[in-house]
Amino acid sequence: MFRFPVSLGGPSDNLNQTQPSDEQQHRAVMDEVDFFRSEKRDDQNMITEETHRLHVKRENSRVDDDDRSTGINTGLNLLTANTGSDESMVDDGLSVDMEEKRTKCENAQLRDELKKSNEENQRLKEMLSQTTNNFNSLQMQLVAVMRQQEDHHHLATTESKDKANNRHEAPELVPRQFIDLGLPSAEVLSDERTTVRSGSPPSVIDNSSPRQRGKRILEREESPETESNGWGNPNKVSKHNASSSNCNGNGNAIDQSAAEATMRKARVSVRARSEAPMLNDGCQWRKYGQKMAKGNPCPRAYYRCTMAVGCPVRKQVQRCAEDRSILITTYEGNHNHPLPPAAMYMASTTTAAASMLLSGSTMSSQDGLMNPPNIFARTMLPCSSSMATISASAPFPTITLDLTESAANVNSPTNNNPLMQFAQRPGFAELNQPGLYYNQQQSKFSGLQIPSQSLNAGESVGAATAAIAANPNFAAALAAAITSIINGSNNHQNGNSNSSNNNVTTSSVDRQ
DNA sequence: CGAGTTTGACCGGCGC
DNA sequence: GCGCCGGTCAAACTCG
Repeated sequence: MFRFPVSLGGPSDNLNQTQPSDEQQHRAVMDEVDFFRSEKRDDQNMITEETHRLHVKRENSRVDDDDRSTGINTGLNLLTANTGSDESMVDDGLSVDMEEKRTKCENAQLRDELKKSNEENQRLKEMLSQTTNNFNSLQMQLVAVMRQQEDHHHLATTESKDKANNRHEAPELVPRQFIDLGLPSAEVLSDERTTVRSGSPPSVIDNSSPRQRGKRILEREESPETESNGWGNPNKVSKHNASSSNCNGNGNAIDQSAAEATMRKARVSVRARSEAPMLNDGCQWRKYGQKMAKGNPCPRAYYRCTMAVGCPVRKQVQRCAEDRSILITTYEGNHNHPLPPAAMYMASTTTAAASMLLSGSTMSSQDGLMNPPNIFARTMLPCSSSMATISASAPFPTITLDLTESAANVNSPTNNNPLMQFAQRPGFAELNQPGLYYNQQQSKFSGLQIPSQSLNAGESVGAATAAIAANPNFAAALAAAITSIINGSNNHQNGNSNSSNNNVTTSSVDRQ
């Protein structure tokens, strides 16, 4: 009987969703017109102002309704006036009927207010969702730019170093090559070519046989789907990018694919206690393989996202060998399609974590905590402190969000990050205190503190974006990050130039 | 019958 | 060069 407006298509959609009586309709039209006239005046205002204006509007509506009810009473006093209108016919009724009418009017008014509140909520959710999307895309671009500048810097430093040391520095080329493997981009290729030109031994430049490499490249390029298979060794990605760049020489495409490959390489591992075989993260997955991993009696399952054709996102699901109640889900890649709200939250979280990881991986160990990109990233990651582990030993840059520790603080006022609350949703089962560790350099960073509120699946996106937007550090961190890139990139690079070898701390060189 | 799962085979990287 | 291991493929199978 009572219908809540659920359309996302804007308030105008809701005009046809209810069929009120003539009186209600009249009142609804009055309110709608009044509301949107008010809205149009301040169309570009901030959300909070809109909300406030909505509140003010309600007060005005009540005043209007009171005036109207006064008018009805006035009509009562004009019983002698037989106008023949509908309203006068109503006014001819008994006082009891008038009370009923008034009650109906009030109900209708409340419904209108509720409806408009819901409309406003939907609009706000939509705006927040859009803001989230914009934020994520901006974040991706930011990471890509940062990596591009980092690679430019590597190119400059390695070229100068090669010229200075000529051919006596062959051993240093090995770590640099690993740097390149970890950071596939157009500049990486330039670096490789530069290295060859500088007279380095070919065996150092290309450890694997070119014939084999070319064969692998061809095999990977034959299938459009395998092109996006960044799950494997990072060498594949790098070499694949190398081949594609040599073939087409399209700089923009290279940058995009490089950034994409870079993002795809990063893994975000989520540890959570769950009896379910797989976490309910809102996405649709198709299992494409299962293997027995060494050192773990539990099989590892491989899934790929099936919400869109060609979506590169994959995940591994495996139970912890030590504690089989812990489910380890490892995500890789970014969705290339719209996500439902329930899935968007997890995707946003993993994307933010991956961005944090990637931006942090380009930094030296010394400034890892203080550099703006890391501040930016840690601010984006909606986790409290001591909740994520950046793995230095893993073959891929991996950040682990550990949701498995003691649940003592889950409901405490200080532990309100949306990821934890997401983890309390069905599928995440029992949940314990988060532990976010920045193990790589033994340094910790703090995350967001989110206003306490309970979440359900439908509110996850709104809560996450609200959490990000509401954080007072967010704007400052974002400004710092952007300012760092625009104005302070030299400083950042200079800081890294003193420890260029440290730039690989997070990624592949740690395998050595 | 189509979509999803299972499972053995295959491939490539890596260490010895 | 060989074997191990992780990741993927694809045919067979299951299920709704």
